[in-house]
Amino acid sequence: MIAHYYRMTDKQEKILQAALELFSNEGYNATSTSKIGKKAGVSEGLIFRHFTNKQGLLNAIIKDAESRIAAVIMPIIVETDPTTVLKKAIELPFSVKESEFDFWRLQFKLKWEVAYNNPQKMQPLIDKLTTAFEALHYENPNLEAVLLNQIIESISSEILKGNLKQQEAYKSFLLLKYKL
Amino acid sequence: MIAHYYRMTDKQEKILQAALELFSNEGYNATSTSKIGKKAGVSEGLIFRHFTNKQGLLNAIIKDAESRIAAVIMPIIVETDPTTVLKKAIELPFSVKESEFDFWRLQFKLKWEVAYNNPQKMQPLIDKLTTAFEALHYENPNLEAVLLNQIIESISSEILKGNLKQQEAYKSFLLLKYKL
DNA sequence: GTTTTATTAGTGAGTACTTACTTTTTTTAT
DNA sequence: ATAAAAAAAGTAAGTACTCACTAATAAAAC
Repeated sequence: MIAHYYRMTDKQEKILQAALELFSNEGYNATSTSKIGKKAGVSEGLIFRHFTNKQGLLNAIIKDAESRIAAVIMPIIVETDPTTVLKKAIELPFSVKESEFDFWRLQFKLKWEVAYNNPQKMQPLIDKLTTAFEALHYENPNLEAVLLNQIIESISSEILKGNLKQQEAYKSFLLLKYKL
Repeated sequence: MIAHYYRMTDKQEKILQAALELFSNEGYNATSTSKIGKKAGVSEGLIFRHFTNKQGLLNAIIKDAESRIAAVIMPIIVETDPTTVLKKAIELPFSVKESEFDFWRLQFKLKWEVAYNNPQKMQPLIDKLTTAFEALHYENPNLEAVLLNQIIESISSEILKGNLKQQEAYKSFLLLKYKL
């Protein structure tokens, strides 16, 4: 499901939902607008009435993504205790709901598929992690933050691709490594 | 440049090279066979004579990739000293030559673009890392190996996308973290 | 509070063009 | 002269997108 600022009609939502599923599973370039129309149960032309062109449809999804990512990161940003910051950050990828897999998988796909100027949506998280590592007197807080962010992202992508076995063990292992 | 077991004509090599560059930069689905033909300076039809279909062209590239990946991993596999194993593994992503970026970028792209049954090309490396961590008496050698492999892969992808600043500092930081 | 008028939502066939792939013709090597 | 390699020409299905039009909804006028 996709949240929006202005009111959307049923069919607009159906289009966005169908596009999200298809883009996420087949890829942006491999998904034709006619396929989206069919999946949404809507005439192909309506896609263009509402979203101008195929890229516009993708933009609508991306715009929504920004607020969703911000929402997920927020509980970490507002946390004041540094160990809790790290704990919450590590737990992040393990807490993604399966019903949202399509959405998140698309985010990772887009990093490679389109020249997707993704200028550090995760930067606020990295900054927060840096501060936390500083507070805990790590020797190189910034590089620690970059590393942990990378670990979080790669765990996420493994989970989304269904490749990560023994998730619980891995989570405990990481928490232990950071003494949490 | 692409190495092969059986003899290839000039034009076959040109086709493979052009396909590699285009697939790597634009993506598989976004690259048409006519574009490949033009870039290779060859008629489009010749692609089909030599590689059957577009997928066959990709398969040729993938097959070559397997031996290239094996070749890169080999020096680590044959290493006997566990600390040197870890050291070489960490240094791996930082030693990729820019002339080979297209090749490696395609590997990462394919993981997301096509349903690319990539059943653990890195498994031999993970196994070797596990053995090394065992020898060094780490508490959880297997999870350590999985983690380090993830770190290596995500560093590689950041470098290939041109996103990793301060590479030297990051490398030292990692070596230090593993006491190497 | 109806009726008129404008606005928006939605359709489905049609546009020019591109796609992966095939067939036919020409060039090159032996 | 024959066979392989390459180019050129061709095809049918698919592509993103437009167009003329209708159905539903909201705003304005009486």
